[in-house]
Amino acid sequence: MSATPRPKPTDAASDPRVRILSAAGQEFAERGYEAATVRDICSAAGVNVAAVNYYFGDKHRLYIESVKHAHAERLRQVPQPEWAPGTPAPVKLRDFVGSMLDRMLGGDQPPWQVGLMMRELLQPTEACRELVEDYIRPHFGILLGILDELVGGALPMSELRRIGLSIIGQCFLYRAAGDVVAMLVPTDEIEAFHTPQPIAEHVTRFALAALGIAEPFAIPSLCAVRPLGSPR
Amino acid sequence: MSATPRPKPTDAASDPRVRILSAAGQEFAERGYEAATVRDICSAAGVNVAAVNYYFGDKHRLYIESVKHAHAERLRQVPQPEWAPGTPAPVKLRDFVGSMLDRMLGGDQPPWQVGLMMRELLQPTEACRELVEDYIRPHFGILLGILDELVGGALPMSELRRIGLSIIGQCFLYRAAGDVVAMLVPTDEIEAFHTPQPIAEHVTRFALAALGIAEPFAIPSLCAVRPLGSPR
DNA sequence: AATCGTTTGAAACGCTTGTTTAACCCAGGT
DNA sequence: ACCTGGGTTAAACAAGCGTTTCAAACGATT
Repeated sequence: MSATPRPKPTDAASDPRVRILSAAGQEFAERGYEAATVRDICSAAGVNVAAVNYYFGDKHRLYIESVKHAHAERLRQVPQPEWAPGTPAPVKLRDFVGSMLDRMLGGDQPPWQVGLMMRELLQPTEACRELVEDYIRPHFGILLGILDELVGGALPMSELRRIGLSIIGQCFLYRAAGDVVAMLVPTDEIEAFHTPQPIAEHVTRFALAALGIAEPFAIPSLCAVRPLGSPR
Repeated sequence: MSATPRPKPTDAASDPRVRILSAAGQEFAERGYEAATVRDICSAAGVNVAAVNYYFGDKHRLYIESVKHAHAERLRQVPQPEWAPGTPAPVKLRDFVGSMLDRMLGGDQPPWQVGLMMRELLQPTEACRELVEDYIRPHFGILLGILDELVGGALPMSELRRIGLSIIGQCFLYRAAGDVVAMLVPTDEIEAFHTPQPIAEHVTRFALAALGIAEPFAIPSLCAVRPLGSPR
């Protein structure tokens, strides 16, 4: 009844509301919902403990708001690339994969906004449906459009979806299980291994090769396609 | 100092120790470390609250033990497939992917053991390194071996690793972000979409096509490979 | 300057958490 | 029969949690 007394008093970052949202997002992202305490959040935001209840009602609604806030903020930070009308589809695919990896992996270290969204994907709560509808489904639609253009409409929608998920899954692994991936790579290679560009290049090439548009990784003898399961 | 009074008094499932481990694993898997309470765990295991401190010292050590227990149990449930000496590499790849997806997605619903391991992968704790060394690295090695055999040793190790991660990532997405994937697929297709076999078939075919061993998904004109970025 | 609604502050309230205590039960050895 | 010691129990413990309280401080309006 007394929540959200006024929408936005000042658009500056000194607004206690956005300070709490930002601090809450970081805390939730790295500690999880249960482990993050409102005391720590308020301490980081420089406000009193009562502020979170005053502005958001309770911890749960603060969490939902912080997820939406993080999502909107990250979308503004790394916008979706736009292409000129004549841009070839393979270039679009490479751009798409590259920007997705940039958004996921960030510059120096993974941005906390994505970490918060990851938690939602892996264990969905109420905020997840909104996240999918506003953020993920449109991006997925763009990817499907690129793929459809790439194969010239030769594949049914169900197969395009599978291929799209194959591309997303490859990128997703580096972000979601990045620490484990790093353990599987020799220590002197992990730095180059976790850089977005090489990953994007590999994923794009892998997908284009699977679609028959780029050269396959191994060329047994050029275009000598053998049936599955034939002995070598 | 009083922990682990005896290793295994009776190998039956009536041992309070394994009852606690099993209940703790399920609780940790679906609620997370912080949200899971020792009271709920002990209630599910049918023991007194003091039992967890008596047998494991504290909650944290119980968690680590339950992760190792779940790992060992799941490894016993779905062992790694073995192949006769002359088995063709593509068949091995398909078997490998299929068993990995079976292990991840399970029969009717995802097994809690894997859910617990997922949490470790996504936010590693002390138990993670052990998990990687004992469980993940050997499996990854097998996959790299299959891939190396598949391309006839034509690719360097670093590239084989990338391809291996591409395969694992595709499967990983369905398990880790399964709920979100389901939201992106029409409701009348999700049942077939989340079944392990079709996924395994797609992932295998995708990888073989990318390697140039199976037919590509789209055949623009048989073997007309165009350079990346050329307009259609 | 007085007033009123809004925002902030320190302290306290229940409640749940992980952990500990101390009594109790019950076989086995002497 | 009596101790003995590992196993189990209910009850209590201190600490930390989210949340509430209520009064003081603030800022614009009259």
